[in-house]
Amino acid sequence: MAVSAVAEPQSFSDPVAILNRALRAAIVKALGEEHADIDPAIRAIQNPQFGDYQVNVAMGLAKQLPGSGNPRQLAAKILAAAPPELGDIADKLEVAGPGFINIRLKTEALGRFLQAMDTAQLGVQRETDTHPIAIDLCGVNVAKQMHVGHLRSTIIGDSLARVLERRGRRVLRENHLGDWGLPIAMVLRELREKRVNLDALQLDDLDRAYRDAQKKAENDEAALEAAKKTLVKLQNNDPALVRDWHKLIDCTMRAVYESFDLLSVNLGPENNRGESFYRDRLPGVVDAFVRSGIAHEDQGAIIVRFDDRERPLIIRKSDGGYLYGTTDLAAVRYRVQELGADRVIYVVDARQRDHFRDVFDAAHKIGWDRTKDGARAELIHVGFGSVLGADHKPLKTRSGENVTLKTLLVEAIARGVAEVTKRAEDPTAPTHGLPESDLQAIGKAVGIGAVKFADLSNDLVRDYEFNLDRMVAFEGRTGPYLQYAHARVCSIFAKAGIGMHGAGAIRSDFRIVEPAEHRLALALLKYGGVVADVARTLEPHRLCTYLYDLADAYSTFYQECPVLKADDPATRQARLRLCDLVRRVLADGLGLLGIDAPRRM
RNA sequence: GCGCGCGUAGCUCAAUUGGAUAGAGCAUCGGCCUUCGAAGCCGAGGGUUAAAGGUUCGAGUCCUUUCGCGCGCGCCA
Repeated sequence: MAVSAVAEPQSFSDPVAILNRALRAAIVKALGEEHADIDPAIRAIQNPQFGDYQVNVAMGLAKQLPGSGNPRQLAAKILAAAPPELGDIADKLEVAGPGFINIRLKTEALGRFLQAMDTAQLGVQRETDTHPIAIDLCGVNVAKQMHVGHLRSTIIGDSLARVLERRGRRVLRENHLGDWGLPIAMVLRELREKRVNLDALQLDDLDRAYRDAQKKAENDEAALEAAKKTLVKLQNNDPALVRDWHKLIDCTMRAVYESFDLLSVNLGPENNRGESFYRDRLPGVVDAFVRSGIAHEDQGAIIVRFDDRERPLIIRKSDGGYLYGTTDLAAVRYRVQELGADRVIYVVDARQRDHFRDVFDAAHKIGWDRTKDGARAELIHVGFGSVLGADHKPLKTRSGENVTLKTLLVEAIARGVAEVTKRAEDPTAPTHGLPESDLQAIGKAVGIGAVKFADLSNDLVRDYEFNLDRMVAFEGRTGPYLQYAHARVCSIFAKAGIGMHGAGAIRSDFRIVEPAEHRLALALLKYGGVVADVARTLEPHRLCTYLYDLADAYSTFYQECPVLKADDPATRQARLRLCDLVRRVLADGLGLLGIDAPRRM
């Protein structure tokens, strides 16, 4: 009872769901019960002159069913069998082209769909699965400060987490810190040798030590041996060394949390579960693999072989040490079998694709991709491309060093603040006269929004050029454009003297009349479907594309359809309600990207 | 050498996973501010989707080959 009360109105807010049901019924009636599983293949139409939605099923089906006639005849047959509810919502139904069924919705039906969507859920369906989803993100190395390489993992992972949470799933953000192993030992040894006071440790000291230690490890056998000895001491819990290790981590993580704050991501100390967490589980991993016969000794090392590739996965070195693959296997086991996750998502650089293939296949061989209650867990690598500089090579400073994340974010925020401040000087601007602290906060949202939207808005697998000038130009297809669209809606309500809560009290019916309103309504109704697509495909750029289309449709509407100055009070109320829905979808969608939507900018 | 990924307008990118005339932004050119915010709107030009073949009603998308770029390949993470 309670379930249907929640689920029913939501499903009625998505025209595709209703059309889908009607067309399935039509197919069964026209062709028989055995075709109940056929997907009618309903898609939004690109070219509005054809209508709003197209049904593509007839073309494929005509070939599979001998004697069903040509695709156009089959489409006509299906259409003739359509239940009356289809006629209730559509004012145009016709067969076109090679066998499309084109549908245009009645304006009253659009109003009813919008009415159904106008709840706190905004048409987003919630998943019922109660398993948590684990997302491996950020993955910062504690021996050095964050650079651009960590930007993508952090903001993509955070956005995916928000989308999945929005769909009703419990998400475990796992910051798999690089806090263990030889590199850490090398840096610790280097710091000790230089007698750096660890209580006053600065990031610059750390970066220098990291560089020096790496250089020595390459050239100096003795230094490498010393580092290995340091590692053994650390692994044996040498008290003084463990204390230093904690100081090192504190130093880096303080800066990491500052970057999280600048980035406005939902991450903090509670998300830390680094490599060191798994250190006591590594022998058990190797033991399990050897005992099950999946791994064997080879040239002194323990390896897992696969039938379809030369490359083995090494899980223990010939000197008895473990590798990151071992840690990753321990983490899979922990996340699936102890945390109970039925989806483990690794938001990690695409260059690690081969590595994750090996790890996932090994985990599957030994059965660690099954939760305790028997559910099959999906192990997914969401690989993303590199961040490149203007020369299309990995981004570096002029002196050839990695660009630090903080430098980059501070610069983006400064640009955002400068832009907001400049515009606030105009006496007619809604931001005119705002206190300095407000302008700072808005500028931060704009600058960070620009960086995030630029990162999230293209296909993840591609490398992309980090061009701050282009990102914060704030013209065209950018984060600030979306924020601006949102702020303009807010401005209408401010001018009307209606607060954000007052907007919810508008109970006038939706009235879709003008073409711009029609287009805007269709865009709004797609929201729930797009969020579902992103949850399934783990591709945030689909949401970016959608939000831009929505803002674009709104801008046209804004230009062509006066709201406060509408011809009659009924139109004014109906348009106000449409504006309210646009505002909430924009704010909600931007929120899923981790982008703030200020009321003024 | 083997494997993986990518190649779309001058530039940066989309294309609802095989659907109708391949779409946006930037840049260029032309219109629109005494009416709700011009970070905006409306319009124009710009394409052999790297190349060739194949699959079918239909291919940027799938298959084969070639070219170009990037990345990864037993004891780092």
